[in-house]
Amino acid sequence: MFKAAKQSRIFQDVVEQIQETIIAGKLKPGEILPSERELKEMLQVSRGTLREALRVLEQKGLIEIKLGVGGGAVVQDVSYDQINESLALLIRYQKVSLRHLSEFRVGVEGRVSALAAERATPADVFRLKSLLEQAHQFAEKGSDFQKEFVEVDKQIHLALAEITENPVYISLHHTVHDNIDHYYEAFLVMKQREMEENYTDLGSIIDAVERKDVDGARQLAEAHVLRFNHYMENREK
Amino acid sequence: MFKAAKQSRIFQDVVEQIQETIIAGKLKPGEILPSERELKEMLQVSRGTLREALRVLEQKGLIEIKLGVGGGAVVQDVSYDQINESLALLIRYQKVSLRHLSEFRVGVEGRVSALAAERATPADVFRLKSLLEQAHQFAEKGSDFQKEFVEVDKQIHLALAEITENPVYISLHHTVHDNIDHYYEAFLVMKQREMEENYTDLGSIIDAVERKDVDGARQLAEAHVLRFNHYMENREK
DNA sequence: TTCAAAAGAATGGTTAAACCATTACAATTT
DNA sequence: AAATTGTAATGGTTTAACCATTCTTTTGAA
Repeated sequence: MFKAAKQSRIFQDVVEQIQETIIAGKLKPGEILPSERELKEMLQVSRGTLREALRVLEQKGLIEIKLGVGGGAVVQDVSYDQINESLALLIRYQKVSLRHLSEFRVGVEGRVSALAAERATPADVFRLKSLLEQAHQFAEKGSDFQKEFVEVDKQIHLALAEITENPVYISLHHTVHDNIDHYYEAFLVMKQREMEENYTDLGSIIDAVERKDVDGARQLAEAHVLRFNHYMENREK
Repeated sequence: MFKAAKQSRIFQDVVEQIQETIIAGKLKPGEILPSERELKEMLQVSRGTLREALRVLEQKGLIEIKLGVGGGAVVQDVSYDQINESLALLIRYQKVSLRHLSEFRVGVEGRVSALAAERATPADVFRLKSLLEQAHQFAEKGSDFQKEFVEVDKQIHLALAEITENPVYISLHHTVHDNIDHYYEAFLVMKQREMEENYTDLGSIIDAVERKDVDGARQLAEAHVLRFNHYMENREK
């Protein structure tokens, strides 16, 4: 009927108090918590216990601890960093492979492009086209500029995610790429022809977005990411 | 040219040593680490420093600490729990709203159903149909059984995710629902007619999966989740 | 003989005081 | 004015002791 009233873990209570204060907005990003010696007095706990609580909050990404005079626990803005780290752990545990993540990316990019086609304003299309022009230039310069080309490719996908105005997709873009780029850098090799193929892909997607062709944007984006994945798989052999 | 040699944080070194040991598989889920007093000798650190390291590992979800004789740090299997917690934090920070999450779910369920249509074996279809039959029975019994109906609905979506054999989708199913069900329980009210509509939806999706109608499965699943979302939005007013 | 209660032991949880290492800032010297 | 040095505040670490929880063993009464 009832569950244990208290795990007799004082530091958890401290974690919750500080976390709630931060989430309630009483402590804003950039602000500094009182020093450990002050906090332990305020909370009536020992310094060791307080430090365990701060360690947990740091791990959650809610604070960052700086050394020296004027240092202390600085409140952080929430970000996707923690989700990234958790996902990276899953990958390192080999519960998730590159193939799984790439396949997931196909679906996400397809959906993002479809939503972008629904919602893009003329200003959004303009921004996409100027990124596309950059991609064009790197593609023309050949495989010495592969790194730059891939970077612009990434920015275009991020721009599409931003057009959806859904933070889930924006965070996810960062999360997926933080965990997938490592492989790209190690294994991906594109010749000029492949870069130009990709440039054409991107142009078609952006065209579809401009025409508000929801279904076309989705299919083109899926095919584009699939092609990217195939480059990778061929290089892994 | 060089980066700081050491962040002078001994506990981080301890965290890494233990984490690597776990990830390398030298410590398997269920096994218990040596006691704090033994570990501090092995690692040549103080107990306080060791405890800060254990706190971090606990927060990462790699260990769980049990009290009393025979207690200690039990190695955990990795799970989506940490990702869930990070996402829940983003939601509490109001960086992500229910609307954002629901919209994301539309895309995910669509893609999952499409992949399931590609990959479902006859055994998979059989399992889906038996879950569907359960849904049918709860739908017939009326709104007293809404909770049970929603539960079966959830199991069907999970089954579809499992058919993809992609752990990203399986984890994501749990992550999304852990963060969305709370709203369902608070705001979702379905009359018998709405339950039957949903039952019909689910039947159509499973039909499409059986026919390997990839595009149909996607569209039906998207529409199904959208309808679910609309029930919610209407109740929030 | 059985079994419940009590004692014992091992473990994590907490406290306290002291010292070290890093850093920002002020004071001093060049 | 610039460079150096000193100072103080902050987090990082150590140590030793005690408390609280939980499993195991022993004890003692029915």
